[in-house]
Amino acid sequence: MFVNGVNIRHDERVSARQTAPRTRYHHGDLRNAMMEAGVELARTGGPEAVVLREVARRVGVSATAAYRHFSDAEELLEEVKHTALAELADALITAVAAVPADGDPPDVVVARLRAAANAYIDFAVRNAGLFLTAYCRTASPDSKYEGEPFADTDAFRALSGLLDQAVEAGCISPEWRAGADIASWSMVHGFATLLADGPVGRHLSAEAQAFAQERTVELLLRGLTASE
Amino acid sequence: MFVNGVNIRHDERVSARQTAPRTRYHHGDLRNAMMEAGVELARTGGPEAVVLREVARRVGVSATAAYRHFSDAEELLEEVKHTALAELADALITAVAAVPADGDPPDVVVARLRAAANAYIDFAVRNAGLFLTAYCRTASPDSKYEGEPFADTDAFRALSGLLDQAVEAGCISPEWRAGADIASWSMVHGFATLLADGPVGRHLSAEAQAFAQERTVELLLRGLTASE
DNA sequence: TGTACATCAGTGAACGCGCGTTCACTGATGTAC
DNA sequence: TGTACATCAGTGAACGCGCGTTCACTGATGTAC
Repeated sequence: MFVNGVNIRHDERVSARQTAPRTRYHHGDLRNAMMEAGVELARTGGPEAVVLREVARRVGVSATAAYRHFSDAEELLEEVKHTALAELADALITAVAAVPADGDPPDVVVARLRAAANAYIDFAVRNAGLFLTAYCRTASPDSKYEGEPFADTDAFRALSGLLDQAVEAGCISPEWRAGADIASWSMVHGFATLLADGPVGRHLSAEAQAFAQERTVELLLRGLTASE
Repeated sequence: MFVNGVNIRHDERVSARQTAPRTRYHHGDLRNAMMEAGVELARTGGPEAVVLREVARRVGVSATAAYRHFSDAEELLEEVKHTALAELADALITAVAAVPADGDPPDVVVARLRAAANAYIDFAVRNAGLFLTAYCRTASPDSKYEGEPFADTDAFRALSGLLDQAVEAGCISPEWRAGADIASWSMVHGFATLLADGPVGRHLSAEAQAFAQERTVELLLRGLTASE
């Protein structure tokens, strides 16, 4: 099948879910279009599904066109990864914001932590590939994101803020605040990983997964708020 | 360079660290030799480094020879993955066994849990690629390991046993025993992942990593043994 | 307002790469007699 | 003990694959005059 002189196979057009076949020779927004296609590939297939040629095919453009907007395939993957991290952070922040703020401060902050933990895990389950992409190794030392410490990401900042609130509210003793961020992150990240791409997700029933999730989150909260 | 009619490039022979160039036409133990080479490739390079042709090169054999011992490349990777899981379990069990058994039962069992957690994390740091390989997706539905639930792996059984001991010793209340295994696993697995292949390992100093590790493990133990 | 032209954003053919896998083969081994 | 021969465990040339990337190119755009 030919559209505007561009050879597009039928099944690819269908899977592409592109809004409309391109009508102009110049795409107009090719960089964003490729980013979106890359993100969709990553969402289900993980980082190794973000293949420059496939992205171009989905957008209905020659593979070479990508080089007008990305220096190479690695840069495309890095941008997709960045988007994945941003989506994850969004999910987290939205979930926290949805928790009613009225009530005892300690109760509120614990509810917020619980919401954040569950949002993180839910995101990983619902967007397994994208979650993996968010943490994939890209290994280009001259990336514009290189050297950006994780502490500067929105998700980690949100978690840190929550833990600070917990200290203020008296839920966490101040001497346990240090390291509590990475420890909390580890717990939800580990469970999310085991679920999204690991043996737990492969071998446990949905109900068993839900129970394990609840127990994991509660264990974390118990550890954080343990009195003694 | 030719050895026994087999073309072997110099740098490959060096990197291969094979004990001695093969002298006989028949290798004698090719399957094991390929497994070992695969494991070494995985140890630093992760699952995608386990490449059939490279394994053959390292052993000093033609790529085709592999098909006398493995049905295909996937089977080789699966065997390597299985070995990786076994090594991880070994590290865990050895560390637990090294904990002195005399003393108050509750203290002993907590020390054992701490040792297991640290062994898991240490293994992941020291053998990052192998750790990733242990949990890589292999996705062959007709694998001989398919359907083997993680609950049957040595590492998980060791952890479960430890948690049972903890309940017996009164460290964990019985109603919190269910799910504590996956929750504990999640925590160490998450930290190990963030360290071995993630942002924590890439952006934190060694001292900061050690502190984070200690805090993570203690948070887990606090959660498990929380009184209320 | 019309036109020349520089610039920008695409094209598609082609390349080299390393991979997994197949094929027909051959050298080594061990067993039956 | 010696020999014929089936079987086993290797060889290496070759194939097709999809990938990232390069190259010389061309169509579209917009700006200067």
